[in-house]
Parts: sequence; C-alpha cells; structure tokens
Amino acid sequence: MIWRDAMPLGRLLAASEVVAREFYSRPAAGVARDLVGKLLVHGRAAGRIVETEAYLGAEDRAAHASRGLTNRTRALFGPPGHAYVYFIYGMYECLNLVAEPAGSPGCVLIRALEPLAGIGLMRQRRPAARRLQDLAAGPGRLTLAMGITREHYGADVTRGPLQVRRFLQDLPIEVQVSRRVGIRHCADWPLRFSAAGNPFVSRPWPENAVLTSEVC
DNA sequence: GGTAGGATGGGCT
DNA sequence: GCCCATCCTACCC
Repeated sequence: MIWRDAMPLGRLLAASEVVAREFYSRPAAGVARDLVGKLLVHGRAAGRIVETEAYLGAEDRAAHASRGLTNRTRALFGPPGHAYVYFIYGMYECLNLVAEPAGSPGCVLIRALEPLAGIGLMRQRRPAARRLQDLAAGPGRLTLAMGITREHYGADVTRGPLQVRRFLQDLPIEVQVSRRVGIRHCADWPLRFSAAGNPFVSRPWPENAVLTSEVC
C-alpha cells in the first residue's frame, strides 16, 4: 500500500481552480453529482471527492432542514458555497456544502475522498486507518483525516483554507447513483453519488445502482 | 470473510 | 427522553 502523496500539493493547486459560487446555486442533486471528481483542499491536505449525498428541504425528512430554521440549520438557509458541519453520534463531525440559492436549504454531504496530498498528516489524524482506502472513506473519517471540525461551520469554500477546486483538464468520469446511507426516512431516494469502480468509496455500490455518464 | 454491540453528546419534542 | 446523514472492536465463521 502506497502511503506517499500521489501528487505534491503545489502541482494539484496549479492544475486546478476554485469552483465558483454559481456552481452551488442550483438543485442539490445536480451539485452532488457534479462534486464527484472535484478536489477538496484543507491546508496541506487534499483529496478527490469520490462519494456524495444530496439532502433536500422540507420534503426530505432525512434532511436536517426538513424541521425548518433552527440555530443549527441556519447555514443551510444561507447563501450557497459555504460549509455546514454538524456533530453526530457524540463523536463525529460531517461536512456538507450548502447548495441552492439563499433561502432554499439543499446541501451535499461529502462522504469519501481519494487522498492525494498531505497523506502523512491525514494518517497522523487517523491512526486507526490501516489502509490508504480507509483514510477518508466515510463522512466521519473524512473530517478527521482532513482536520475539519465545527469551527468550519459557515466557512466559505470559494476562498480561504477550506476549498473545493476543479481540475483544469476535466476528464469524463462515470457516476453511480444509489440509495443514501444510514438514514430511516426517504431511504429509497436515489441521492447518493459515487465514482464508479473507485476503491476509495465508503462502501460497495449496490447491485441496483444506476450508472450515469458525467464530466467532472 | 462477516456482523453485533457499544461509545458518546447535541438537538429537538 | 429519544433519535441520530458513524466508527471501531471483538468475535464468529
């Protein structure tokens, strides 16, 4: 198993550009699908997003926003392109990116990364990971590996140390659609998106996953 | 290879 | 008081 960086951070940054706010200002499912293949950077750590889930508004009972505007969900109702980080199961934090225009609370849960740079640092933060594929495979593992916490609640991901970037030379990638993980309500909605065949996803794609061809 | 159970605390009814 | 967008370990094939 290779624990070295796949590419130096400087080269990753030179080969990519920040994703603009307009990208996020549309229905969350499309944002989630198109975030697969993008680059997530925090400080010296970076990785390719390989798995996401969309969460919608009032109609989606699995979404925090379905219970309306509260102190916790405030960021979901704000402008797109910001981080929504929440604390779960008394131990873990999950990173979402706010989608849709301000007032419409859709968001995208970032579920898994293919680590590319800062892997030594990620490994220090995730001593329980035994394989590179496990470093950031899962929403709680991902935030641990990347050093993302509730302090990033509301952070603007179009500028600053936490960023989402697109590769300048976009390559077509296949995205699979399946059911969201670990929820009770609306469990059959096809709102989980993952890079087909990628070994860094948090769990295997189900038999009934549907393929959709997209450009990252 | 697989899974059952426990850790642990904030948000909301 | 209950639920929860999870993870790890122990244990069992």
